[in-house]
Amino acid sequence: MPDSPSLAHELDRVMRKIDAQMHKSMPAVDTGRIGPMGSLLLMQLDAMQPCNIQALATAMGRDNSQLTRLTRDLEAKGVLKREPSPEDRRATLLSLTEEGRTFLHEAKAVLNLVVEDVAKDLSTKEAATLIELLKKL
Amino acid sequence: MPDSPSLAHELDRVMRKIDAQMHKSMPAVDTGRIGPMGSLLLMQLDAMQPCNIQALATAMGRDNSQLTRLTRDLEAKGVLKREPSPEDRRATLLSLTEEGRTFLHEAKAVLNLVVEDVAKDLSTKEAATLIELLKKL
DNA sequence: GTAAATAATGGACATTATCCAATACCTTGC
DNA sequence: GCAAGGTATTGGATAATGTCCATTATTTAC
Repeated sequence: MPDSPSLAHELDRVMRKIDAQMHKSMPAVDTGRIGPMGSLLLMQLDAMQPCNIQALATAMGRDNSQLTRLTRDLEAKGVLKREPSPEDRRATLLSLTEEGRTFLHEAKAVLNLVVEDVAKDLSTKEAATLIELLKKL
Repeated sequence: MPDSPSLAHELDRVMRKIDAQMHKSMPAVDTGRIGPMGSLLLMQLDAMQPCNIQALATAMGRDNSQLTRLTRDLEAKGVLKREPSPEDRRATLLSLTEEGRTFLHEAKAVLNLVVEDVAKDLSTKEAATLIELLKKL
């Protein structure tokens, strides 16, 4: 095994770089104050919807109660809908609203630009390899 | 370019996975309540010492005032030393104490285990490739 | 020497994370 | 059907981390 901590450090560094860039770029889109965490959640939801909070929290590696509050806020902001699941009435089913999809569309465009800029020194093939490797972790 | 957001998501996912594991594993070492952020800082400092707060903050992509407070706490906990720089009396020079080095030694061992576990599905070569690619970002 | 730039700090606040207890509901075994 | 135990969500409380801005003490450039 090569130097393991350096893997962790590189990951952290890259994440923070993307974070910082997003922080600068999002205000253009983020008029409704969705916030970085909210954006992340919506993107994840987009890939899983409809799903309950539990599933989303697990997929994002976050705490349930954190997502409860966050989804409540996001519902108030009109980007997602929460409704009791017909199958399991304990669960609340989440889905994007039209407004949420519109926001996502713009947010993803920004993320694309940021990530492409961060990854500008990688060839197409290298970028693909990187994603492949990360998926194995 | 392949799907850029997926790169960001994979990075986030992996980081959180490591984070969660560290969170479980650190208490064994972290008796002095250094915390994840403190550990990160000490590791970075280990690679740069002696250096001032500014340099460290830049390298870690964090806010100055954040590191000011954090280093003050860490000094109180005895793992690092802060002293006015002789060259530039505005700057405070940071360096690890013996106690800090001891802590680091253990912390790195834990991080090693965690990262190696997370990366267990990667061959040695793949792991090296992954680090190489990340360094390009 | 004066003016701009820089390093650190402290105040104030926002966001995100963690843990736990309570509630409502589901499911299983009987 | 009913009790026992498990699951999904929620709310409370608190900690950790991040952001922004003004101030102070220096240094550097002119």
